[in-house]
Amino acid sequence: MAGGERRLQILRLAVRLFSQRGFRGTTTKEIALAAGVSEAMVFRHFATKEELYSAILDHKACLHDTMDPVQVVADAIARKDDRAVFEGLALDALDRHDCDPEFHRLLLHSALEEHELAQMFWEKFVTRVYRILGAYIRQRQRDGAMIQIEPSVIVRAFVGMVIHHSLNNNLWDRKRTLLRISNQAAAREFTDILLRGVTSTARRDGLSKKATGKKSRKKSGR
Amino acid sequence: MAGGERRLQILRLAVRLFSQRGFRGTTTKEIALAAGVSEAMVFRHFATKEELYSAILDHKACLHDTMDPVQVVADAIARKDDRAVFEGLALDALDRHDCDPEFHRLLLHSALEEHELAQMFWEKFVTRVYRILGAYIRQRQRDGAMIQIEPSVIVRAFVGMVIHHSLNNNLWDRKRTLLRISNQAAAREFTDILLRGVTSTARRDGLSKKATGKKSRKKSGR
DNA sequence: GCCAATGGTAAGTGAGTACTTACTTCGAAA
DNA sequence: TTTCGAAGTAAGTACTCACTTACCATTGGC
Repeated sequence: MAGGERRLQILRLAVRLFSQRGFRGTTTKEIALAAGVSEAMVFRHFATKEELYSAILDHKACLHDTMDPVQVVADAIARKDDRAVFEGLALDALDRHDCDPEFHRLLLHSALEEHELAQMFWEKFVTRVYRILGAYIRQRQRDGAMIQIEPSVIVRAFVGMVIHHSLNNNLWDRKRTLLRISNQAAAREFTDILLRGVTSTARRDGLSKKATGKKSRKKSGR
Repeated sequence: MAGGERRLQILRLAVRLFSQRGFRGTTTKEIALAAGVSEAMVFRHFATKEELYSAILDHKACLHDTMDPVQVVADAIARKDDRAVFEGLALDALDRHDCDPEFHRLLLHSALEEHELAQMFWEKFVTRVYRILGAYIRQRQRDGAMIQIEPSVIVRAFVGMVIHHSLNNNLWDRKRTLLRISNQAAAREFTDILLRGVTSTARRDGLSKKATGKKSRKKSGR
């Protein structure tokens, strides 16, 4: 097998094992065994275990850089389409977590172990969402479309619903005994709740009608 | 030092270290050193490292059994005081996490490491909240006081806001750069958002007035 | 045929790791 | 005063850890 291939293969297996058992909980021997090579091969491609971890970080970071969640809803923001903004962000996050649950676990492990991946993710990604979504909410409040709640609180509430839902689905309740719902439906419901919760009363009727229309469709769908 | 005391002391230090570094990431030597005794003493009180972990589990479980979050809001449920129910639960959870952040970390570590503590906590605690709060919401929907959204979704949304806020505060953003807010205020805001989001329009006006009243008070307070 | 580069391994190394053994200290009951 | 058990330790044991060394096998260019 060519060098580049092997390197990538080791990396992939390392991601899986690190995400399952954490950095300290995974041995280089296990990684080598999983990749079907000797331990020495792991150290030919990555000088230290730590460097292997950094390589994962870079690999994942560049993957996730290309898919910017804020850009997904950029035009919804421009159109001031509240529903599209929040539902779009939620669905993007939920889908991303679903198709790459390893990354979510890796992040949690690194946060608990206080590795740099966690801090980097926080600074590059989370603060960005808070900044941009916060600014959007502030604008909508000036428009008189949203009630006067500290925008960061609204962001936290919404991000909380979404992330906690993902956390439940792929950490605590993988069999989804407590709540089985599609990502589309979850994104829609969370958005419904949030927007009803923060949209100002003047515009409420319009939203209510819209929501009611959706609701009846939804009910027939179940 | 008497046997019982020392045992408890070792246990406490073990909790701290396990919550910081995880089960695999903590050595028995470190625990012994932190407790100011030799490693052999740790193994006199706890036959294996695993048993030490189980002892923590029991210790924490019995501590948290005595403080039942559902009982905290039992009479609010009986009175059908939505605000008191949700705000009470939120405040209870936030305060509990604040005064015992180690437990939250321990839980996360054990969930990631798939230790039994996580499953036990889930079954004894989380499912209970979903069951009872879900039943309450269902009742309020029958009363015509809440709109027809799957109760589990509402519970997840609310629990999400609260737990995610705690997670932020003592895992990701301990300096609270993104959002600095008291537990009381957080509980109130999250409850505001949720109740506005799920309370049916017929009763909305009453709530809106109440919320508006609160809001003006809040504003002057800032 | 030779050689260097590439892809690979078996068998180490020293520093931990959980856990044990053999021993000491010491306060109080007999 | 003796004795006995509980509190405590220093120095192990057997094993695993991250990481290294020394060596083998294939391959393509000269």
